[in-house]
Amino acid sequence: MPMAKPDRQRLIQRLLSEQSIDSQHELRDRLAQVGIEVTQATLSRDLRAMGIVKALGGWVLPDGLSPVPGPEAFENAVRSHLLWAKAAASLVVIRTQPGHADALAIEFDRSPQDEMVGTIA
Amino acid sequence: MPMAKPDRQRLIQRLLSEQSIDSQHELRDRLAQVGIEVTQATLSRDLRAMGIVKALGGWVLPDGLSPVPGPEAFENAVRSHLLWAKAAASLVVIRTQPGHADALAIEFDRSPQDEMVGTIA
DNA sequence: ACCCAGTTTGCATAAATATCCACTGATATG
DNA sequence: CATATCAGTGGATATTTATGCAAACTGGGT
Repeated sequence: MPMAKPDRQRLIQRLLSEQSIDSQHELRDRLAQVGIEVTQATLSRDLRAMGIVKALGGWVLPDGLSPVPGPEAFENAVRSHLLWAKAAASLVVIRTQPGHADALAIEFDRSPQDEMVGTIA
Repeated sequence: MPMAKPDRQRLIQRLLSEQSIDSQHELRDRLAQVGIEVTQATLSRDLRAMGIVKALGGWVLPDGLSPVPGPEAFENAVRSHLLWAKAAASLVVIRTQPGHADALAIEFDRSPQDEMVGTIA
């Protein structure tokens, strides 16, 4: 059973972006449902390593260093974070749920869109 | 001693934006140094009420509802959060320390600059 | 195969944060 | 004045997250 950690962290990232999980214990349970069994201690370390942080009651990815994005991640991220968007001149202003802006910005940065130059926070 | 709470929360906001504080206990001590004595329980409630959240080892203001901005707040925010900025076409891309993007964006939103249309996260 | 160094993990526990409940003081209302 | 209500708080405690340490595993190198 070689190197389960990267897989686990990928999965953690997906789970967090898809559903609302509000404790490491709960995350542990969800992972167990998919056959991955680790302790809360390990999750604490994983989350720290991934730069993930608890906010408001959910979890967010604060920086751009998350491992293995996957191509569909962008779609998911937009669907789960975006509240509304509005075009103004050459800019598009986007509002998200509080604390989710970073997570979404990361996806934008990771998946450069057509004419997009960059993101501002 | 009427209504100490708003004052306390104002002060908390200032302290957090000025220095690195990494536990509610430490915050409690700092407040005590200035003569404001409350328990950790109260700080937990204050921080939640202000929408402040722990990240990486510091604390950030995730949404725009913080009380009593003050006009000089923008300057402070920029100085404490901004890493570098770069102009591209009609956009300005700004990088901050991880997790600090929201806090800075709030200040931008609160203090509309010259030709600025809005912020994207 | 053996040993070594480094990594990853779990267990136990510490540290940090959130919450339950009761109390206080302020304001309202009879 | 007497009492009711309510926001705000602290003390005690529950819940959640982090960590010290030792054991298990990994990939060399010999």
